[in-house]
This record gives sequence, structure tokens and C-alpha cells, in this order.
Amino acid sequence: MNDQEKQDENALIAERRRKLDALREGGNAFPNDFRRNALAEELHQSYGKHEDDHLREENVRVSVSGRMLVKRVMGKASFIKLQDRTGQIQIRLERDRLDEGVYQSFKKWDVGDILGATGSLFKTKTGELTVMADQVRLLTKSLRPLPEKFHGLSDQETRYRRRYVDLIMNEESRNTFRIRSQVVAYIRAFLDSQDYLEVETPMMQTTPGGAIARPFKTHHNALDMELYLRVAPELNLKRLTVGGFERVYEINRNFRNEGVSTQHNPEFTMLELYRAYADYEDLIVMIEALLKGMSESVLGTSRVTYQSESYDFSKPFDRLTVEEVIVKFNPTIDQSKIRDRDYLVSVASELGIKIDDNYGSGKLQIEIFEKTGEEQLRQPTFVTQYPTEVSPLSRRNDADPFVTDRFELFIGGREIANGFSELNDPEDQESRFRAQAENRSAGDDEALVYDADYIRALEYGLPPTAGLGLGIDRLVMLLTDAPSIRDVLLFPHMRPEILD
RNA sequence: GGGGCGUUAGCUCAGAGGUAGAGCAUUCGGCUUUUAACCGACUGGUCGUAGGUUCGACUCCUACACGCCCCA
Repeated sequence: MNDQEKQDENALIAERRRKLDALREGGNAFPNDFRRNALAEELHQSYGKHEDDHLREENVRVSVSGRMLVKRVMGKASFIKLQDRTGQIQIRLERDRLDEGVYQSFKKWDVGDILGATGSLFKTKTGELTVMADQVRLLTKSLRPLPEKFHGLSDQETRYRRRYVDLIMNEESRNTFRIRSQVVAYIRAFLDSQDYLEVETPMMQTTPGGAIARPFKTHHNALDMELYLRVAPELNLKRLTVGGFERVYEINRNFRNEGVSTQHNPEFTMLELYRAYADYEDLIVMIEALLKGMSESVLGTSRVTYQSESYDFSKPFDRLTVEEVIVKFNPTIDQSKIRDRDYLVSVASELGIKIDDNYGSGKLQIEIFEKTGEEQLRQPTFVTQYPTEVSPLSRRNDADPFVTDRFELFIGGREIANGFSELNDPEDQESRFRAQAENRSAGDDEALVYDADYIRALEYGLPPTAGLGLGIDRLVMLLTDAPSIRDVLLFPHMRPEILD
């Protein structure tokens, strides 16, 4: 970078770049030989309760390092705070305790710089555990100024685009992503303890895979072929169940080519699991246990507060069928005609629902359900008996083939999970695929694509199986009280920023 | 896709048809137990971008970009 460019740059950055130049002249400006032996949180845990006298007597020697987030210079002595991965620890620097010239250099260092310090623990007169440094070094010069110390970084766009700055400045943000990590770890431990096998199946496939959703397309150059990013791993996981992995799961990304909103990101993380010799009722029980154990483990309570609503994960959730939800939230509906297509068309029209000619009564029911019921389902509720028409991979109910043995879990008006007893009759599956293919040729680009190999797999025999998909992002939103899915994604999808 | 709101200094925010404001940060000076440290002085701007209206636009109008919220 030449002098002209430095002049054009922001004055604050230019100033720091000059300081870096001076550091380079003084030797290695980016040393990597400092080793710490203590973390902030550890020190507070171990010594936070000790008296100052006691600490001085013990002469506890520690080396700490981290980013300097507070710098208060009072003439020949200063207080600073370093932030490491566990928290913050205060350091006191006195000119006369440091090697000749070090304190003078320190005065030029900036908030945001990364330092290492060695010294002995003591407590200030206000009782704050502090390291009295006899050595301090600048390990990494920070060229860009951090946000203001009091208000921090609050601009949403910048928080998403420069997550690194958000993470430096906002403890809630760090906490959100720690909880996210713990949620995933809890799920793995929970399933591993029940003898589930974790697998990874392709993200790039020649068909979009098992879900009703619009896919992303991409292109493989060497093979010169179109590929889809998967919308779900479902069909592959059931192939594995055919193969004898009777309990499998995958926690991984799905991609759906839909709008971006507070509830939707183009790529999102799902848990999908399949369990042979089980039905959807078994999964309902499992989810209740999973959510209860998870919230207790991660939050320390089974009562979850989300956007000032409270949900109790310690007791069994409510259950309603799709038709019951429709009746509950459409009190004037004629229950005797709830499967009558003409009647449902009139109800849907009155609700302003756009109706396609090929909608059957099942699809109409779901449209009415989504329009009038979904958002009202605040307390955790399993909605069951989804119409067969909209559940092309689910097993028909033995007593009522109009519906399937399927549920979705709603919390706070949002779908969190979707599960069902799997359709393992290859001939029924084949005809359901054909119905989907007809929808597709009628212009529905969300319809399932006929997958002949999946039928072939079913023909070898899929044991009676139950399967579940659980949206990790939405679950983490609930547990962290996050209003937007972007708050639980480290790098949410954003339109490109113009950087020159 | 439609509607509403927003975009002003590195950050957090005021302001307003007539020379662009504050706090923090930076820079300089002072200060050896601070806690948003303090005291003094200074510095910092293409007011998102491009057009238009006007004697004059950061302010009004139009389009666009990006973001947030709501709706489909």
C-alpha cells in the first residue's frame, strides 16, 4: 500500500497502519511464541472469592491473552481488559513494573489489539480480580477500530455481514451459537445412546430428493450434467434402512429455492432420522423426551420462553388432527362436509386461497389449515392425520386411507418437526410418485420427482419404519429467543455487499 | 412479487429548503486502583447511489441499491 492509498483510507485505519509499520521495523510484528496458561473464566472461578491479601501472599503467577476491549490509561498506570474465549480478565499495567520502554509502547496500542500478559493476581479496592502485569506483549495489531464500547454493534446488517465483529462485541450472540452447538451435541448423544448410526448422504443429486419443495440446480462440468442440491435426504436414508441400518440419522444442510424471511434461509439444517419397527406414535414420544432433556440440559429448565410466550417441555404436548384444527379455527364450518371437495373449494375461496384445478380435498384441507390454523398453534402441538394427497411418502392410516399416519409439531405457530410412519408398500409408493409426476407436468415445480431406484429399493423390502425431520435452526431460535432465523445462522444468506 | 420503514463521522444517534451536530473512538496534553474512568484541547462527513425540482437540496420528488418488518 503506497502513501497515497494510505491517505485515502479512513484516518483511523491509516493511523493504525502507521503503528503497524513501526512494529514491523521493530522486528516480528506478528509473533506466535506467546503461550498462556490461564483463561479468564477459570481465574474467576478459582480465585474470584479470594481476598486480596491472600492472593498477594500466594503470589499466583498467570499468563493470559486475548483481545483488549477496555483500555483506561491514568498516567503511569493503566487498567485494561482482555477477552478470551471464556470471558474477560482485567490487567493492571504500571510503568515501573515493566521493562524499560514497554509502558511507553503500550500507550500506543489500541482497543482491539490482541495482547499477552504475565503477572500475579490481586484484587482492586472494588474487589475485581486483576493481573498485575510484569510482562505484556502485543501479539496481533488490529487495524480496524471496534464499535463503541457502550452501545456496541447494534446495526443488524453489519452484525450479519461481519459476524466476527458481532461475536467480539455481543455476548448474546456468542451465547446463541454456543447453545446451537450444544443442541446439536445433545441430539447426537441422545441418538447415539439409542444405537442410531450417524451417516452422511449426498448433497448433490441427480434428482432433488424426497420433499415437496423447489430445488437449486447446479452443473457438473466434467460430467456435463445437471445436478440438484438436495431438498431432503429422506430417500437416501430410507435406502440405508432397506440396507439394514435400522436406526440412522443425519444432521446436515438442505437447500430450498424459496423466499428468504425471518423463518427461511435458502440452506438450513435438519435432523432426519429413521427407525425400523416403530411408528409415528413412537416418534411423538421420542420428540417429547428429546425436547425435555435438551432444554433441561442446555437451558437448565424445561420451561422455554420465546418472544414472551412460555412453553412447557416437561409434559406431553397437545394433539389435534388436521380436521380438528380446521374445525377449531373455523367454527362455522360444516363438519359433515369436511372432505367434500366442492364444499372445501367454496370455503377456501371465501378465505381468499388461490385454488388450482388439480387440488383434491386433501390439498384443500391443508390450504385451509395453513391459512387459518397454523399460526394459532402456540403451545407445543402435534397435528396428526395429514391427508394422503399431500403426504406422498407417508403410510396410509389403516382405518382411514384418506389420511396418513403422519404428524407435524407446531410451537409458537411454526412447524418444528414433521414425521410419519413410512410408506413401505412399493406399489402404493409407485402410484403416489405417478400422482406427483402428474402434478409436476401440470406445472407444480415443487412436486416430487419420480425416483425409480427408490421404488426398486422398496421392492427389496423396507421394514416397517418411522421417520422424522426436525428443523435445527427453528429449534435453536426457540431456545435462544431469537426472532429471526438469521440470528441463529453464523453467516445468514445476504445479497452481496458492495466493497471497493 | 406488493406495502411500510430505514440508510447522516469508525460506532451509537440527533437534526433540517439557507455554512453538518452530539457522545464514544482517534490525535495531543494531564493523571499510579479504573469500572461507559476523569479533566483540557483538537480532529474527523461525497448526509446510500443516480437523476429531477429549486436562486439554493443532506432536507422535497423519481428511480435504483442494500437492510429491517408485514403481506402473498
